[in-house]
Amino acid sequence: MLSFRCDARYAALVTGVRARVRAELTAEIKAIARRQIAEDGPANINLRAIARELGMVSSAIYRYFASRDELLTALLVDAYNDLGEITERADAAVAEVDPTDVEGRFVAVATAAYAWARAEPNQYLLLFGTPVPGYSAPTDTVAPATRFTSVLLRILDEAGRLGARPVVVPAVPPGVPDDLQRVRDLTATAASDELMLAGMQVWTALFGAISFILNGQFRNVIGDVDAMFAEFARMLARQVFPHESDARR
Amino acid sequence: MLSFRCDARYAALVTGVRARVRAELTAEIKAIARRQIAEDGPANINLRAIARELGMVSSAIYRYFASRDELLTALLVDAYNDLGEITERADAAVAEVDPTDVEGRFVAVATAAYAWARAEPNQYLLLFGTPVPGYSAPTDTVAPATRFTSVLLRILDEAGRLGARPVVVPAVPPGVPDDLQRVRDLTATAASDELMLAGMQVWTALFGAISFILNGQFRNVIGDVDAMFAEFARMLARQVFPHESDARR
DNA sequence: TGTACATCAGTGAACGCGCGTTCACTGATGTAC
DNA sequence: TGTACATCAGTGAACGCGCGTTCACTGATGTAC
Repeated sequence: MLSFRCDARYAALVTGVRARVRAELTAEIKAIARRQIAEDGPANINLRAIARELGMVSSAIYRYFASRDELLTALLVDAYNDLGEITERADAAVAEVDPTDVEGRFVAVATAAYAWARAEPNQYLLLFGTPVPGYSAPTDTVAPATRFTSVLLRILDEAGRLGARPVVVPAVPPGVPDDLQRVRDLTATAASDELMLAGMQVWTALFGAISFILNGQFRNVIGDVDAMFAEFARMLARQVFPHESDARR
Repeated sequence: MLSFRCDARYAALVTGVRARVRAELTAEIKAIARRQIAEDGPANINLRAIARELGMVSSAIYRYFASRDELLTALLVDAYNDLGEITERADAAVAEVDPTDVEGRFVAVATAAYAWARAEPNQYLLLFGTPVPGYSAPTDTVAPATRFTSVLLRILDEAGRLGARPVVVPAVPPGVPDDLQRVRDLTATAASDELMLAGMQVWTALFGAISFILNGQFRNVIGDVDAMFAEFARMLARQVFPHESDARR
């Protein structure tokens, strides 16, 4: 199965054979679990089937993951990190050229998130689909989950610095400002309440669109959903980060 | 269990005892199934548990539903009809007073949909959550599914008649106009391409917000999610149906 | 009004299936001196 | 460089569990004459 230099001592010097085989098998288990999620949903990960596919006995899986839930957690963390990394990169690519191009940065991030969701619908639905009944994510997942949101918040932060105001200015409900302040403190950003609330609205809109498309709500209605999404992303960007010429309310 | 006049012949004259008991038990089965969905997700409807709870033997359920999938379908149809009816009524209540108050109508419909989703998260997620793996909805569900969408399309139709244009005017991608024309033909409405595309964007935004709130994505972030949603609904309405004073792009 | 027959709800046993997890074990791989 | 011991991966059997669905049946409810 593995084909590195077959001198155990030599390999051990590099990383340790066991460690390498272990890492590889762990990755393989996760890969099969991901495929299962794609086929039957996150609630139906099947440890015995994974073992079968790897040609091992079912109990052997427990050398790698202490339980089904622990495997699920590992998949969640991976997915959050993948999405985080991909969107961080998309943002950085635009920001490198012009950090003040907040519309461009938002569209780049939205497009990257969409592309990832289309390529890995199983991963996306693991994060943003209906939660798995009886499973509650441990705190290990909090940090990776924050990565993606931080990308958006940094764009909002920059927009605030540029004095942007959303096209439809939200009337911030009482109580909410305290919540927003907490978010600002945690993420070291400084966008206005109006901008943040509009940002959150657009954030939910973005994922609403992706989820609807992934769940097939547009089947038999819209043919080219990719083109539709691209236009949605542009509209959303304009709603929070209007051009100079736009009136506000 | 039932307590009507115990003269079978008399009851038969009213509706037929059997028919009435049957209707009642069918409803009870569905009610228990709905509760199961709320607890364990739509994939985990458990016929044996339903039978147990009703004090019957598991096979007796098959007198009422030919299979698990048929029960699921019945629940889907019910949920679509509930949402359809509730939003139709919300729209009618405003339209009765002033049919041209498209913003008011939209907000009323959005609020009604949200209230329903909060009261019956299980029903909502059955319709808009991750689809049940291995289950594909039969054509019986298409008609009830259309009711809610029709409500929105009628509002868009009225807005078109009033000459409304969305704040951020979408650039309709090639190919999409044909799709939109098909929708117009099917629903006997006449809104412009721009208005319909903006309407669809807002539609996905609406459900994105509801789903995020229901799935707890705002837990530990926003305290008063109801207030937040109310403001989101107002913003969305303004985005498609801007006031006279708003600039367009 | 009474009788004969048809319909239907619910029973109980069974089929075939597969799951997550535990446990005592064997044998190979790595480590310390 | 070689030996003794510790660590670890994988085995195989078992536990306890519950599911959806089928089928031949009993007995009660409804119907036609």
